[in-house]
Amino acid sequence: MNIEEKLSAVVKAAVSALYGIEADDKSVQLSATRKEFEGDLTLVVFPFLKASKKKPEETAQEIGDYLVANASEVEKFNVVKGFLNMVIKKGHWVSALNNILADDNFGKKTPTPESPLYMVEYSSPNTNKPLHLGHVRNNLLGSSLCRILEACGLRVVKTNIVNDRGIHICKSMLAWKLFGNGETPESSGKKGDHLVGDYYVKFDKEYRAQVKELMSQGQSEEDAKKNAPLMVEAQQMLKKWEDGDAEVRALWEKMNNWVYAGFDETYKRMGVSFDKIYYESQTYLDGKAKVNEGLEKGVFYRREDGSVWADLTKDGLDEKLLLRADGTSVYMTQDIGTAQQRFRDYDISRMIYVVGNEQNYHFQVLSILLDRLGFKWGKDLVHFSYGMVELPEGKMKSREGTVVDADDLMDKMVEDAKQMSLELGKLQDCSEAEVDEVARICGLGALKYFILKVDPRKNMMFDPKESIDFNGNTGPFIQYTHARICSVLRKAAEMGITLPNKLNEDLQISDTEGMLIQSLASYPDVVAQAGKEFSPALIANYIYDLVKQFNSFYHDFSILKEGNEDVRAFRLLLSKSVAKVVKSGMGLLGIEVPERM
RNA sequence: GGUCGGGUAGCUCAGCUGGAUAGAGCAACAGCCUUCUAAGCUGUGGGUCAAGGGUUCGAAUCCCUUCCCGAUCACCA
Repeated sequence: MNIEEKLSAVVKAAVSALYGIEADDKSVQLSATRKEFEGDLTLVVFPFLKASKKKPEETAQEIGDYLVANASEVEKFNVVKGFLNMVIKKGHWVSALNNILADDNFGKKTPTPESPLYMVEYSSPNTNKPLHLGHVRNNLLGSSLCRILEACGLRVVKTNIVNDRGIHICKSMLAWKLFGNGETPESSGKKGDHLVGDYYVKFDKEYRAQVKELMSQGQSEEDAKKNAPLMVEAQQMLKKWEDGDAEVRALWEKMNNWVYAGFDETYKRMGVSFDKIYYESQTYLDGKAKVNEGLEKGVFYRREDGSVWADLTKDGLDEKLLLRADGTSVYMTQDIGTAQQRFRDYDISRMIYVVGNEQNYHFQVLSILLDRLGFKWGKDLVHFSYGMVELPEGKMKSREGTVVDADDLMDKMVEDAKQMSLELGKLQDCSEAEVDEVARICGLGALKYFILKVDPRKNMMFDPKESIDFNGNTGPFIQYTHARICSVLRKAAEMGITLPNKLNEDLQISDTEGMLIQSLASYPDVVAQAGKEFSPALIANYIYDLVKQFNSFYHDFSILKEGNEDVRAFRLLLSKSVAKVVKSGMGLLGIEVPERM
């Protein structure tokens, strides 16, 4: 039980004894005291004024007296208006630090075989182009969310649905066939996903030229788009694919494999992975079957042209197409099939889709459709809807070449980190491999932190012209603090200082140190909150605050030069605990921390 | 037009289950390295929390109206 919970109980006892009311959790508002006032924890007494029928100051005074008499942790208190500021005994903070030191898994819970199973879908790329910054946000949020949920004691299956079929892939295939001259990743030295993406762009370029040409011959834009030879041929290719044409299937497999090899590299570098990957080429048939089943049961209806629809007007939505007139499936159909397979494969208690907020409507519809098809978990699916990454000129658009490529961005970040490191010259006695490793950790750390510190639900801005910072509220700032602590601990070891496992609670510590421990002690609550709200940003902002606080302490207090050995040992263990929490929290964000930089 | 988001310092973002004088970083300016890593620390300036109304002892936070921005309502995924 932490100090807030303990004191909360005593406050309830206090108002019960003093004013004869049973206070609920909501009315007991305890929070960290603002730094301009004396104290560690503050109780807001306004909610009790009705019962006390006394002035705020008087009420606070009475509750304060009760707390000092009945809560051993409370040393004294002061009252400012309706705020009761409690000073907690220093011994309590030392004891709290002892608890943190003793717990190797501090802040995290361990899932058991009985824990609920959460399946988290994220990444979900198309196989016609490389990953860009938008995918990066998705991947980082998804993988971090999985780590956080596990730290909250849940079992997690990380999954990915690869959209490996459809007209967009056929476009790349066709362009490669027509203009590729047999180019391969080996022959060109290009990463497979980039190579395939190049042909997707090539298709679009040639296609637009054809549309323009047809329009100059007098066709309407709509007709021209439909009749352009390239589009006609791509559609024929899609049809051949569905019919199982051997040649088309072979090309499809070849090019998809190029893409997968490229994705694997990018995923590995980002530090994301999956327990189970689904492919739409293997789920869309199940989806079609399920839709046809729904059609027979009268859940859906067929129009004159043969297409199949769901009527959602009773739910306040529109009508939704599920099968085209030619019987081919759409996105929604595939998602139904995928969902079915997943629940067949795993005993899922909750399904979470990490997908951008542009698809809010899609998931609203999916939830209803699954429910109507008789899947009892349909209603409870969670769409973890995150905001878009915007550029100064607006949304990223593949065709307009305004995308920020994931691989390029990571390269740039690592390069910048190396440059910075060389300029500062702190790693002069390291091998080149070590220098590169630090640059990798810091560069990726800067990128990941930059993205994860923002509230997932909000759109965020990225300006490619301005490089991501390494100072201030950034990943490297936090990593730097960790490296410094490691450095101090290394020096302590060199000096032959041995650290006790447990500190004497009579030790006199400063307010600064007490407050630092108070921050450390709140880490488990932050992790729980992040899991509840699906927000890695809460962890990022917490670590930043913690680190800022530590840096201030580090500046104002000596550690190794402290004359009193007990105090020196305390400060070393305090620093060590900060490093431990920083490493743990950054770990939940998928960010590594270096031991020197 | 319907639905759903969002608008906080010059810029990027916290704060939003109502609590004290709205916070950080970047940018600007001024200090701090013979002392544990200056990717750091300290300070200054910078705000009509989009606007108006309401609820409340108390509103950036909750409710209503208006304005602005975005997403979506595809036989794309």
